[in-house]
Amino acid sequence: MSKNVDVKRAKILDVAKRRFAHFGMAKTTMAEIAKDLSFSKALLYYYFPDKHSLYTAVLEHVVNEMLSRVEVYMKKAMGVEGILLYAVESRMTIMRENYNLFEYSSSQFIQNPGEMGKNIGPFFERIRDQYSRILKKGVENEEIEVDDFNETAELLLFSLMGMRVGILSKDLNDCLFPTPDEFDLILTKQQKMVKIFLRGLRSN
Amino acid sequence: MSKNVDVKRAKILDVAKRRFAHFGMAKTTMAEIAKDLSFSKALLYYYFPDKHSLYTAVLEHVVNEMLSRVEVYMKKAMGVEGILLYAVESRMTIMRENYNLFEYSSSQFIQNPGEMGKNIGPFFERIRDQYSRILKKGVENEEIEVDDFNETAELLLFSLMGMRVGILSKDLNDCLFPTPDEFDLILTKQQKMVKIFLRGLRSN
DNA sequence: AACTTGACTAATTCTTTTAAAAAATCAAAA
DNA sequence: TTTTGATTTTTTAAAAGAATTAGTCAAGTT
Repeated sequence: MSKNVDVKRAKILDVAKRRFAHFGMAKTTMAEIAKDLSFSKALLYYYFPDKHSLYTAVLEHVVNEMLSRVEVYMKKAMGVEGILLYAVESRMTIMRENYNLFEYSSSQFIQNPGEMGKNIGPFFERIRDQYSRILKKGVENEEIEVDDFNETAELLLFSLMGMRVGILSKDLNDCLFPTPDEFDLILTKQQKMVKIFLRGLRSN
Repeated sequence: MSKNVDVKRAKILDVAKRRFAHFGMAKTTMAEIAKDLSFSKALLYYYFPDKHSLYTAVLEHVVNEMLSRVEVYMKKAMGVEGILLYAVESRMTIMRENYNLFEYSSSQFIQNPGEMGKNIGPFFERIRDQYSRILKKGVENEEIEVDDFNETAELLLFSLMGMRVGILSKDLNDCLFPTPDEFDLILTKQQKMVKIFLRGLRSN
């Protein structure tokens, strides 16, 4: 009955995601998740070795969603700018929807980058790789020129991260994660950033 | 003897800067600063209302240094790119020299943005304004086109900040402030970023 | 054999307390 | 006006204990 196992795993993932997204990792206990599902707490540990793994699995699920949306959009073969603007926007939408899910990883990251970084590091890479592929497409369309795809993609990713950090530095809300209001502001800046960045790679 | 007052203020500032730069704000006591100067601790409070004011004054002093170096360089009237690359590099040099001075403001900033932000917020603005002026010069030289100077300068500043944050996220050292080794990496990325960004503003 | 649980242990977080250190004040002197 | 020693007030640090929560396990169910 390997099928049933997958179903249960998915159920757990789903419930956990909801709780993490709403209350955050720290304010969610395994007991609560179990109760939501009418499972015993011990059963959760049958499917996931520990809480962190569960959290990471949820995070991965959401990141997959982020990536695949863009992947689908890319198939429609628009210009690079269109794709990147879409990527930035859909990413922001998902972050807004799963607010506290990401909040935890950001804040934990700062307190203990070494431990947490191992978990979310791969996600960064996957996002960067996607940017890399988008850039490659732009080159194929002869819209832009790029010599090192990975490096340039990383530069783009970092500059976009800067928009977030910059806004948060300025606005001075009491945590390091954006308030819902700030999401729009960040998005706007990121869009502008994308346009300038792409112009900077324009071939001519 | 208003002259003497200024001299003493400067002496305090100098000694405090040294200690802050070396040991950081948290690990420096007013008593130590006083001892270095062979003053009484109470005298420090005659010149500065509290420790925070002293710290801020030191920070301002260093930021002034950063800004004025670039200002001097700007007089030599090179191209925008040259000026920006110089700005980025000299800023990095000063940060490296005054390592723990900035470390404190960064880390405090994250823990309590509201309070600390009021102090370092103005510095951000001044740096942004300088970028703004640099861009203006580029427009006058007909090297680039910019419609909103402040906005574009902010975008540039944020994207450069992103290089720092990005590197730190990747490297996973145990604090959120760069190790000496990372400074070079950040600088390199920032230089590349400046070039792409400026190409993105290029008029043609 | 794969799955599930209640009861148990171990680790972590959350107070509370107390002592030490450092910031900040102040009356008085130079 | 400038300077200080002595004093007070705040912060920080460490320790101890309680409470919550993560994680384990032997035994039971399907």
